[in-house]
Amino acid sequence: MTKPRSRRGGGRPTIADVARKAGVGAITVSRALREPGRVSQDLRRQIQAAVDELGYVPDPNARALASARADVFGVLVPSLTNNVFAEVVRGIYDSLSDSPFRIQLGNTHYSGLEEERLLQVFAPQRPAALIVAGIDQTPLSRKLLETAGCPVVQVMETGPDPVDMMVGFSHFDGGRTATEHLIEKGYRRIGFIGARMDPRSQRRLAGYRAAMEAAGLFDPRLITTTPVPSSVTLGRELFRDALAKMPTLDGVFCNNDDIALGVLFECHRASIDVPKLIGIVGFNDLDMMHVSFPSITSVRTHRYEIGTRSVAMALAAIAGNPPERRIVDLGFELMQRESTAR
Amino acid sequence: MTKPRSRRGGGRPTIADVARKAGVGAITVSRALREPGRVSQDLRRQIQAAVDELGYVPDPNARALASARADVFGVLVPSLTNNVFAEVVRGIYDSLSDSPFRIQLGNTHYSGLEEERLLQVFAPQRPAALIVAGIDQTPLSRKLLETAGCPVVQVMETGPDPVDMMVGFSHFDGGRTATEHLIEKGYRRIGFIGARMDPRSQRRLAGYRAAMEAAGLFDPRLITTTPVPSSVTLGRELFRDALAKMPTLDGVFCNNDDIALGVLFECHRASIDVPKLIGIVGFNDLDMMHVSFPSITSVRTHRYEIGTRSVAMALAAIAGNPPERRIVDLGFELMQRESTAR
DNA sequence: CAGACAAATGGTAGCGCTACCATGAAAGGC
DNA sequence: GCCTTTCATGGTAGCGCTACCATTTGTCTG
Repeated sequence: MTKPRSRRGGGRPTIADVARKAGVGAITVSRALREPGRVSQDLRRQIQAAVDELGYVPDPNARALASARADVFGVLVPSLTNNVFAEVVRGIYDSLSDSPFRIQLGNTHYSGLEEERLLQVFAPQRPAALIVAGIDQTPLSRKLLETAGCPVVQVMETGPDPVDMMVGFSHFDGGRTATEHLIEKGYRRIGFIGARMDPRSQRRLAGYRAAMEAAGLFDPRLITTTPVPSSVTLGRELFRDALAKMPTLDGVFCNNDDIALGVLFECHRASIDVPKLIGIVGFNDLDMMHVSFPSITSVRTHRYEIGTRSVAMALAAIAGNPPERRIVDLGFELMQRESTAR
Repeated sequence: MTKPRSRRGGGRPTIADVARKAGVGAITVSRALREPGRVSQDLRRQIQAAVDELGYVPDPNARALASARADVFGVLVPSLTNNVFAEVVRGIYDSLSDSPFRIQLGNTHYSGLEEERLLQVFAPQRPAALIVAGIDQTPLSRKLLETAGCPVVQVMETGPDPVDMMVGFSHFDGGRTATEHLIEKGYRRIGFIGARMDPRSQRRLAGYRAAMEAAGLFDPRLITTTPVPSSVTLGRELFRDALAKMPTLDGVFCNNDDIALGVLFECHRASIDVPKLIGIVGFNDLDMMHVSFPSITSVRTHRYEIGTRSVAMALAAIAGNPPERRIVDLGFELMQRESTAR
C-alpha cells in the first residue's frame, strides 16, 4: 500500500505530478518548460501554476538521459588559482548564471595527459559545449574535441588551426610589444624572466627574442627561466640569478606580473633604482601593477572578456548561429607606467 | 532495419554491450564496476577485458537517475577570483581528482539570495555532498542544506551550530591576535582597514575591536571600511582616507593582504617609514607578503587544507564513518615580519 | 465545401543504468 | 541426510524525462 512512486529517492514532485495537477499530459508540461511558444497560453499558465505550487524542478539527470544532451558546459583550465584563469572562469560563470546551463570545471594542472583524462570524463556526459584553455592539445585530446559533437572554444590564445572556435590573443605579439617598448625606452641589456614555461609563456619568450634579434640585442644569457610554478617569491629569486649571471642587466621583461612584482621588491631591497637602473615590464596587468611604487608597465590582457566572449560564441553555435569569424582576437594593450619611464 | 539502439545519441557502448561481450548479465557488469568484491575474479577479468575493448564509460546521468544519487560534490563559494577561495577550491579539486566524484562549483557573489538560488539548483541533482563557504546561511539556505540528504561541510569559519560539519578557524581570534601583536609592538593609534565587509571580515573587525578595547585604545574613528570589493588599489585609497581622518595613525590591521599591499605601496609613495612610523599587518599570508620590502606581517590561514580536509570529512561521512569531531578548527599563525618590527 | 495543412496536444517507448527480488549452487549446522 | 545460510549471478521493473509519431482541432486554399 506504499505509494509506488516513493520506491527510491525522495518524494520530490515529478513531471507527472505537475501534469496531473494541471490536467494535461506530461509531454505538454515538458514542452511548456522548454519551448513555451509551442504551448497555448492557457495551458502554459495552468502548468506554471502547478509548477509553482508543487515547487517542481526538473531533474537534470533524467533530462540528460532522455535527450542525450546535458545542459553542461565543460571547462578545462590549467590552474584554478592563477588569477589569469580565475578571471576567465569568472567571465564564463557570469555569462552562464542566468542560463539553464551548468558548468563542469576541470583542472588540468598544465598537463596534457590530465587534459586527456578529463576530456574522457567530460565527453560521456555529452556536454552542450566545451571550453578549453590553450591551443596545444595532444592528438588524442584534439580528436576527443573534434568528435565531441558540440561547439568547442579554445581560449587564451589565437592560432591558425582551431578545432572549432577560438578566443584569445597573440602571446608572441604581446611579448614582442613589451620588449620593443623597453628597447624604445633606451634599455639595451634586457632580460627575460619566466617561470612555469607553458606554451603561452614560450610564445611570449619567442616574441621577446624576435624583438631583441631585430634590434641586434639578443643574447641567450639574458634569458632566465624555470619550469617551477610562478610566484612573487620566485620572481625575486630568478631576478637575483639573472643579475648574478649578467650584472650589466638594465631591463627585464617578466613573463607575468607576479614575477615582475618579485623583481620590483628585490630592486627595493637591493636599492636598485627603477626605472633608472632597471626597467621592468610585466604581463597581464593585474590590479596591483598601477598601484605599486613605482607603478609597473604591463601588457593588459582581456581575461574576463575571453570568458564572456567564448560563452557567447558557444551559445550562438548551440542556437544554430555559428559566428562567421571562428577566430576572435581580443588583442592586448601596453600600459606604460613608471617602471619604464626614464 | 536501423539498429534500434542508435535512435538517439551516438553509438557509444552501453552496459548491455559489455554484458553481451563478456557473456554475463548487465547487472553483473554494473556490480563488477562498483563493488568488485562481490563478483568472482573470473567474471571480473572477463568484464574488464570487454570494458577495455569497447572503451566503455558508464553514463553518469543514467547512473544518477537509476540510483537517485549523483557522484557530484556541490561546492558554493562567494568568489572565484579571490585567492582565498581559489585555494580552498584547489584543495577540493585535488582531493577529488582520483575519485569518481565530479564537482559542481557555484559562485554566490557574496549574496545570500544567490546562494539560495544555487542551492535550489544543486539540490535536485541529489549531490553526494555539499561544501559551502561560511556559516551565515539564510534560513531557507539552511533548510535546503539540512534536507539535502547528504553530508554538508561549512568551510572557512567555525561556529557553534553546524548544519552537519565544519572546517575553518576563528576569524575573530585572527583579528584579535593581529591587533594584539601591533599593540605589543608599541603601536597605539591602530586603524582597521577593510573592504567588502562580508561576515568573516566583520568578525575580524570584532576581534580587532575586542583587542583595542581591552587595551583601552579603541576609537571608532580608527575604523575605515567599504562594501566595495577588495583590491590593492582600494587598499591604497582607504589608507589615504584613514590617514586624512586620523593623521596620528601609527598602525593598521588590514582585513586582507591585498589591502595591506596597497597600504605598503602608499607608504612608499608618501615616504612613510614602515615599520617605524606605521606598522602593517595583513590577513591570509599570500606568497607575496614575505617577499615585499619591507616584508609584511600577516595572519597565515590554511586555505588549501580547509579544502582537502572538508573533502576528507565528506568522504568519510559518505562511507558511513562520520568523523567524531564535527567541528574542525585548523587555526592560524601570526607570521611576524619587518612591517611590524620596530 | 472538400482537401490540404498547420497548430496544439497526447500516448508510447525508450534513454542507460541500478534497486529489488529471485534463483541456483555451494557451504555449513545438527 | 535434510534444512538453513551464504555467495554469486540474473531478471524485471522502473528512475524522470523527452524523441517520435499519432491524433485532434482549427485554418486556409481554390
